[in-house]
Amino acid sequence: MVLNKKINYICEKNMISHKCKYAIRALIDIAAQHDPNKPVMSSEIAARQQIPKKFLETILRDLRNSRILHSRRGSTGGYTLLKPASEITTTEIIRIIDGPIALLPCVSLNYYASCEGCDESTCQIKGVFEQVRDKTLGILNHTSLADLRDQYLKNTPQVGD
Amino acid sequence: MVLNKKINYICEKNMISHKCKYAIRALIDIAAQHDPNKPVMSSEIAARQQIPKKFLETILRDLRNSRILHSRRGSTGGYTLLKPASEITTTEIIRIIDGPIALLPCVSLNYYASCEGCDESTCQIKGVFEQVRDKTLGILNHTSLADLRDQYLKNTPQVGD
DNA sequence: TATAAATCCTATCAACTTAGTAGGAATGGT
DNA sequence: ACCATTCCTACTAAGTTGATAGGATTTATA
Repeated sequence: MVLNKKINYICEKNMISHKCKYAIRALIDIAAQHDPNKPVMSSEIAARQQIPKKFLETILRDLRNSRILHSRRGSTGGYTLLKPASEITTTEIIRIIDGPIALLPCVSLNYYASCEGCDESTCQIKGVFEQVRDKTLGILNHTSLADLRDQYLKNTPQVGD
Repeated sequence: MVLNKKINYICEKNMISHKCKYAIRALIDIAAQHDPNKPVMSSEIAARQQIPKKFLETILRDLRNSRILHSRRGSTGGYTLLKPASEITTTEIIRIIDGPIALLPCVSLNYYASCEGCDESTCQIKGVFEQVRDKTLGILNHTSLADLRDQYLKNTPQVGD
């Protein structure tokens, strides 16, 4: 990346968004809850995971609208997983929050679009990006929220209650 | 990706930029030239590859500043590769134009930054994105400009001269 | 039934990035 | 001298990101 203006600039281009990282961390936090029936409040998640509270609310709403989470209002409200953590893939989360996994529109499975100005039947660069997509999906599809949670619990021992 | 405003929106988030696609196509065009000593003019590339001329100029300049291309001014001017096409990797091109390959700052080899709000030593999501990075680099490092050019020449037969 | 606490919703915002364009200066061959 | 080319700085409109503001709605409980 050619930086002609700033130096020591933190470049996060093409990376997953902060929002997406927050979403993954929030879901891990919920999945790490002992009792799967006890809803987790957004304020708890915000405090534990260091996520801006108001921003987190919009993220949790997206995840609820996409049928990953269930929510309950009121004083005993909060969020619970709508399906087992082992059935929620990293792919799914990224697709909901950030969108495409592929690096080119014309090789995207869920967000396909033709690359204008390029004849797809003779496209020179399609092949290599199809390979990248397949390898990436291979990993992300096989990494479930349960896997991420187990990693989390291994590294940060929970206090008993 | 949660779209609450627009529908049928073409989402290219996290994908490589148009600029990067233009850069790759321009380099393939130059690499496909019969005589490696005859410079290729930006106007030719722009016409053949359907790239906005002025925009292409800034891209070629970036590639020259990054020592991928050599340029010559004047009426017989143009651009030539500074090293063999087989020694220019897709990784290199993407890094110059778009920057990082990795999906998380904390697993980037060339654009490392710590993810604020996340303890890296106990990070839950680092592992999976390290795997994605390695698989992606495995493919992009082994796909040279020569490979892309050969694909191009196979699909679009050149007129003899 | 009031109240406190939680989710839910719409709107707004500053900073930044993207995909260019404008206008011309510098250079080199004829 | 002329012309074609690269080279350079600056500018712009549109979109995205990472939030925050302010309150409406819902639910358990005193």
